[in-house]
Amino acid sequence: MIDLGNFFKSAFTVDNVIFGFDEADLKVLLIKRGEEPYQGKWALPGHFVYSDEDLHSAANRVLEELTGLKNVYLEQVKTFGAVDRHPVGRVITVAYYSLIKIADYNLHASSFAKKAKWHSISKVMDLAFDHAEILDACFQLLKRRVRRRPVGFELLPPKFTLTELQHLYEAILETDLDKRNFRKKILSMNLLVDLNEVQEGVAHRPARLYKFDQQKYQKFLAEGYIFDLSESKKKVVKPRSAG
Amino acid sequence: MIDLGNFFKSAFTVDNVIFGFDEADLKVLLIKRGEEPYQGKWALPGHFVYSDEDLHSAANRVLEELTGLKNVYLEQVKTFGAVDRHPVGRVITVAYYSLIKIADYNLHASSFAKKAKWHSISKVMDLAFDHAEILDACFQLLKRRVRRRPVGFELLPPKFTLTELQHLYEAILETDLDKRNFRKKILSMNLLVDLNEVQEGVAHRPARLYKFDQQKYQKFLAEGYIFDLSESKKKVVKPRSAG
DNA sequence: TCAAAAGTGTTCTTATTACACCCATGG
DNA sequence: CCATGGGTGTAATAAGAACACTTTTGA
Repeated sequence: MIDLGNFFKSAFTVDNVIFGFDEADLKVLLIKRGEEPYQGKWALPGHFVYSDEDLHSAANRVLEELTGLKNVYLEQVKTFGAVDRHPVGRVITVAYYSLIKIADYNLHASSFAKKAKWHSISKVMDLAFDHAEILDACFQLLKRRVRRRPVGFELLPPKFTLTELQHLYEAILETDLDKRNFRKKILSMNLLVDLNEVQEGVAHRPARLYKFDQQKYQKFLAEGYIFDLSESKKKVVKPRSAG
Repeated sequence: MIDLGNFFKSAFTVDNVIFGFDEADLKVLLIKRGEEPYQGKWALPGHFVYSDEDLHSAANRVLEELTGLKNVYLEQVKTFGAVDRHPVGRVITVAYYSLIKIADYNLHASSFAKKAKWHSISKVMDLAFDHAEILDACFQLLKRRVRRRPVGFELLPPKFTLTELQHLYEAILETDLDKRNFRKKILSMNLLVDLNEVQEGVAHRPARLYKFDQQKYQKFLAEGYIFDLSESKKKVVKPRSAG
């Protein structure tokens, strides 16, 4: 039997990739570190997990302290445990991502938040620790999720236009979508409610506003329905027989 | 600034769901615990992670000590960190699953292995710790993976028949597949090599043997090809418009 | 009247499903 | 010659992809 005591010398943290969407751009909330290690670098919001706290609660705590938001979409992604990933000791981190409506984000929820800033996902670079790798893993998972589950709506205001929704998908999937096919498909799912309202004060034909019908989705789910929004399998190179 | 020392009092383990396939049955390798806690219960093979060892290495170590196998398909699934999940202290565990060819499994690779036994996935019950939950998460992931990546072949001997392959998919997906459609689809991917050999000693028309062409798959992958074997979306209840 | 984005259908192509009989072997 | 599983094709349906013009508003 091994001496268990030797093993109880490590720590674990949660790191949270908080996604937001604004003006056709997918964004992530980062914090400028005020202390060593990696002082002055941008980092994912994260924290040690308390001894009486489970992982999901810790991720929620980090999220709430930073944004003031509770009951937000939050999902575990992957755990990173390279031996030397943290200079202070053996620290593994459990990565989560969350999806928030960027307008709900309250900048002054805490002092912690004063160093926070939204960054366009495409322009993020040079993060502290292994956070670039963590961000990448979370972004890849988001890309997969958004096709098979209706999580995109978590990033939009309660009322949105179809074009906004399409731009959201385009930002996440990093591709262009065909307007007519996109609308045909999303409307055929019968998960959007036409609010019979239109945009106001826009310098063009105002778009109709929709909301996502969460209740109806839950009902469909229970009946075995699978959300699937899979346009653009990119250039699927069809394998050909070859010697 | 918080006192970091308080956090460096926990431990982490890896637990490995080792899948095998035999006689149309998906199996998982479990160990009968010889000591407390949970003495006498079946558990997933797992171990504490050493201080100089990353998570993937630890999972590989557990796998090799138990089976004697190296370079096996291994993927991280999820981390479980309920506060009271381990009676000895705060221990979070990182779950992995691996896929092995059951014939390669060497029962006497270590003393550790003497208490190991293959269990049909459908008959597993009453595991130690939160291992039932872990097993379930890994099985769910395997179901998803097997549709979108050619990982099933990791569970089959190098030469296999199309019926064996179909039975593997049926066991993992827990569904029946249409023989002609399955063959049409898998062969149209051009990822199988017809070895021009047949079964011997079977009391029926002998089946042709195939192997998976890993090299060709890597080439196709690089060209943007996406493996997709998605027959049976079950009864997809098509949502209908409703008040 | 111009600019800007909203909104709308059809055709073509490809993928998926459903389905039944003959074949090769060992016993 | 029987039992067992191997092996094969076609027709109907559904889903996906490509594509261009008219409408409504504010400035």
